[in-house]
Amino acid sequence: MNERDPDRAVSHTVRAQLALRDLILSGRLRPGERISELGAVETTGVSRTPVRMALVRLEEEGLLEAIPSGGFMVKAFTERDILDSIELRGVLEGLAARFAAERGVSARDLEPLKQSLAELDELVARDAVSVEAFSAYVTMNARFHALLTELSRSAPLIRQIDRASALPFASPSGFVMAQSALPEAHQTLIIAQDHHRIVVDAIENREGARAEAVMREHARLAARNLRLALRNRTHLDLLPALALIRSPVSE
Amino acid sequence: MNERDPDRAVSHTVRAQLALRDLILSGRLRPGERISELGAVETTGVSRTPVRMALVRLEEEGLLEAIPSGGFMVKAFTERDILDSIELRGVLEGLAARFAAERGVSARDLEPLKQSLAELDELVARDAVSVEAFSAYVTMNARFHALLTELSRSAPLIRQIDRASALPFASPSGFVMAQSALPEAHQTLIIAQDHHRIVVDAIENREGARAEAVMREHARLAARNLRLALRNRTHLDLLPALALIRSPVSE
DNA sequence: TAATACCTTTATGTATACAGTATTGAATGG
DNA sequence: CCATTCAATACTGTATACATAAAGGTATTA
Repeated sequence: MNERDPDRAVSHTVRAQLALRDLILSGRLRPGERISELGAVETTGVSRTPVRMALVRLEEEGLLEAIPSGGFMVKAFTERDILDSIELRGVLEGLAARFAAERGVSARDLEPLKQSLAELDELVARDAVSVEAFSAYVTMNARFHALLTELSRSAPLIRQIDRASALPFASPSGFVMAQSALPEAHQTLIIAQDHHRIVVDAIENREGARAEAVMREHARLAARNLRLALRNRTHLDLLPALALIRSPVSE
Repeated sequence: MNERDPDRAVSHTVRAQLALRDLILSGRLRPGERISELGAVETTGVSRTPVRMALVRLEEEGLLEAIPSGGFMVKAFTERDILDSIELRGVLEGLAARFAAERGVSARDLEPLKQSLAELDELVARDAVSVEAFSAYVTMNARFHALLTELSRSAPLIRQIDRASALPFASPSGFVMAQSALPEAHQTLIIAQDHHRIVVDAIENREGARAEAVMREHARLAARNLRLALRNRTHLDLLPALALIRSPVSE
């Protein structure tokens, strides 16, 4: 029987994909663990066909790995993988910033980014170090990065960045969570916010190289802080994606 | 009935994916054209289930686009999309080259790349401008780029580059085809070969920035030549991926 | 003649049945 | 007690059947 429930307009396939992704990212499915189709059918409530589609999509997303003999397992990542993903993301966003700067952005199109910057400024100025404040910053920060990516007006690049962000630790949210996982979290946010300000200024003044460089530095800051956080075992609960690391923390 | 044919060890899904991809890249399926599942079942000879899996994978690959009302169509690209994809590829390969240089490559690991370089040198020295010679160069060139990517020893980056290469015009073969699609093709190959030589040297001497810069320049060369080839309408038959461009050639 | 409504047909999303293979467990032999 | 082999079970890959929605064509009316 097909979907008649008016509550949910999304397809069974999408529902299954969302449910399974949440299961993986929340850590309830451990890295290396095999995902049974039948089990997924039980947890998601849909039949095997949409479950299979969801599994294929999650594999392409990078969260699952195909087992040669058949089926899929939760992909495991090393610490190196995660740091590389962050740097990769920085390179891609650097290109997006450069494209935006080189190709020119109208004042009208730049407005949303500036407003996002202002809202982030306000959050940082509040000097709140609560988990809720960080959570708000994470959301706003992700929006800033998304807006910046859009300004590149390059469909292939936007697509690639979206794909690179499938791994949560490589997303802007991951950046901030890593940053917040430090006693000096607030100082880090101030520096990150400075990067944001510089990239907006560079885009406005059509300084492509500067825009690209600062986005790369932005990612390096996040990578460095994540490394420190992993070493110091501080606030790791803020980084749910850490569930994906193969061995608990060590290299 | 399951696959019993000993001739083919690949699954029905993979067979369907290969067949459909070939159909798209060869231009027999035009951009924007809707792909009927039933039609795909007839052309591929497998049932709807593996056809559907193949369609999902091709969508993730970037060759297909989901239709809101259901089903898939062949994705169409603008000339700008293609040029951006080439630059994007250059940025990614630049990062790979930098990783290889910064992290160090043993003489033993560098050997295959050097040999590939030598083989390419030989082909260029022959000064043959036949289609067969170009075809051989394309194959060797793709191998060189694949080896270079591997030397980064970064699983996330390698994965991303593989994904970015799904679009044939963004692949190393596409680079060379764009280069060869010019009257001055041989001169272009000489320059490209110089880039190859420099990147190997930079990796060997651990000059990360230099390695990255030359790979970016390498992609810019390809992009510039493709633009010229499109303007001059020269040797476009050497670029099969052009079938993916939305309007015949113009921007 | 054109527009609209209804019906027919087709195609997609979903569910399930079937075939074959891999994996696991137990039992037997060394 | 451990290893090896065989059998049973479970799971994946594939095929097909079913339900619903969309699209196209035809007929009827203005």
